[in-house]
Amino acid sequence: MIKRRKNPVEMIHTEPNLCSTDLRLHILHGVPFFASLEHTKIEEINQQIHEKGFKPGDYLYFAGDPADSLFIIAEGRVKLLRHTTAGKDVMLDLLIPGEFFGGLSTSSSSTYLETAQALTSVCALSISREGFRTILNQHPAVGIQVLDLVAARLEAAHDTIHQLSAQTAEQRIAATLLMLAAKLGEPHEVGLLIQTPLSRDELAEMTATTPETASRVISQFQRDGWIATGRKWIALIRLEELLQTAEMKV
Amino acid sequence: MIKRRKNPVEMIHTEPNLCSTDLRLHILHGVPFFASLEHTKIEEINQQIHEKGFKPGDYLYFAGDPADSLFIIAEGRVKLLRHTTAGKDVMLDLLIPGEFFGGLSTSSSSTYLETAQALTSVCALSISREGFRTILNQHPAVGIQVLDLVAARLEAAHDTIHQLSAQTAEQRIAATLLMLAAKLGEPHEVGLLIQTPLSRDELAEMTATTPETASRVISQFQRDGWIATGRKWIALIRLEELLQTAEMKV
DNA sequence: CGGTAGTTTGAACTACGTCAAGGGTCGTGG
DNA sequence: CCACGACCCTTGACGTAGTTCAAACTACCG
Repeated sequence: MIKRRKNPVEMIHTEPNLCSTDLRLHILHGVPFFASLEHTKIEEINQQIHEKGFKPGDYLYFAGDPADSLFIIAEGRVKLLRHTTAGKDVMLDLLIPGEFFGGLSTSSSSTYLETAQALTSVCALSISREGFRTILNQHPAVGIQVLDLVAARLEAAHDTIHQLSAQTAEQRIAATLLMLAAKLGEPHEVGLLIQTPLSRDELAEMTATTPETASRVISQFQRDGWIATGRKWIALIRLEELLQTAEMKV
Repeated sequence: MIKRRKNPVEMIHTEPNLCSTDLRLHILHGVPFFASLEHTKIEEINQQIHEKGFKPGDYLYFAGDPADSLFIIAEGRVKLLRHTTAGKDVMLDLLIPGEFFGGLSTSSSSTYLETAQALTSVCALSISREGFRTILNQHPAVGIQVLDLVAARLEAAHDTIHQLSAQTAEQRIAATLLMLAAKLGEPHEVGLLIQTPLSRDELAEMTATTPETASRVISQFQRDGWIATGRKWIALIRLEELLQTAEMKV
């Protein structure tokens, strides 16, 4: 059996007041939907933006809070989730720097429908709903970019629904690992490392199963030599086999 | 036991070439995201629109086809679905007049990711992706409307994921019936009638279960006097109890 | 080096899927 | 208008993937 190793996931250390103006501008330029704007315009937008740091496990907001801000991640990982009466959470998305979330539309609900929680130290930029609306009104190209991004997320959500409807826990877990690797994967001596802390519990929240079942499947994958894993980390080794397992339609 | 009745769902008879110019303009005015435009502008847009009729069971397009058009329903019901290798379909949405679907964004996949099938006779309006892009560029307000609608669908998809992850088949079916009634419900002597033909098979496709399980749950609801049902129709009687059943979160 | 949080594994249980047979409803054609 | 056939729905019996409960084990942190 493969010997377990120390956690290779790189820690993200974000001090409370890290986001320097330079970093903020850098992030804003990098954000897909502001990319089309001129530098001066972005500096103007920068004036409307607030920043805030969070520690791992901190909640950025809870479902039901008044949805007055749109967030953009500058650094760290954030998960979007819903709570269940039974206390079991459902993870809907895992976001990385450059991605946005929170109060997007004016017309829809005035409270957040999901909870946002930091998985690592996080630096988040935020802008008021109204401020964001103003930008959308002044820059149609930004609106189209945002539309495309939201449409892509809708497709991803439909993928998930499809998986939950038609696939086994093993298939969903394999598919989720591949998806995570595509988004967060970093080459590493132990394999293609999923660069975020991720417990069996959280993997279960993503795949609509229990921590026990996630553990059993992960253990089997490890026994097969398809992955390397440890406490809160997973690295993929045999992508081909995982794909084969997940496949029967993503 | 409640005696079963003849199908009270009103047939939609759409002749191949039904969409008169008047009806088209009427629909276009009614469509939420064109509502903000002036009449002359809508007539201009009307020039770019093609119409097509479909019979029940017809496919408007298949997943994998080149996604060159955006559709708007003028009349009828359309279901969006994905196919499974096992031949079991997964229904992702059920659309009514005024709703749009198809090739929405330019940046995302150039082929349709879902299949669209007519549940009834359907009259659909279509516009090319490029044509729609042009409208978006010229009318920022339209883009924002569309963004809000897509964001609302994303929320709905997240609701579904939540349900599939955390609820029993009975709860999901109760929730789905209530959702359908909110969208398609019409007061009727037999109860709040879900105004579309819907088989146990299709209900199963919507709730990630099998026709047999859907039938068992529906039969139980009927025995309890919560609904009235028959071949391809369902009417709700005791909303309160259904809500109670579904509840434990959406 | 001890404690906490995360992980693994086993054994019993259950909601649901599968397979199969029978019955009701509707449309069509005589 | 009736009768036949196709399609849809129902119900039962059985199998199983996955949950639940519980206990032991291990990585990591202070």
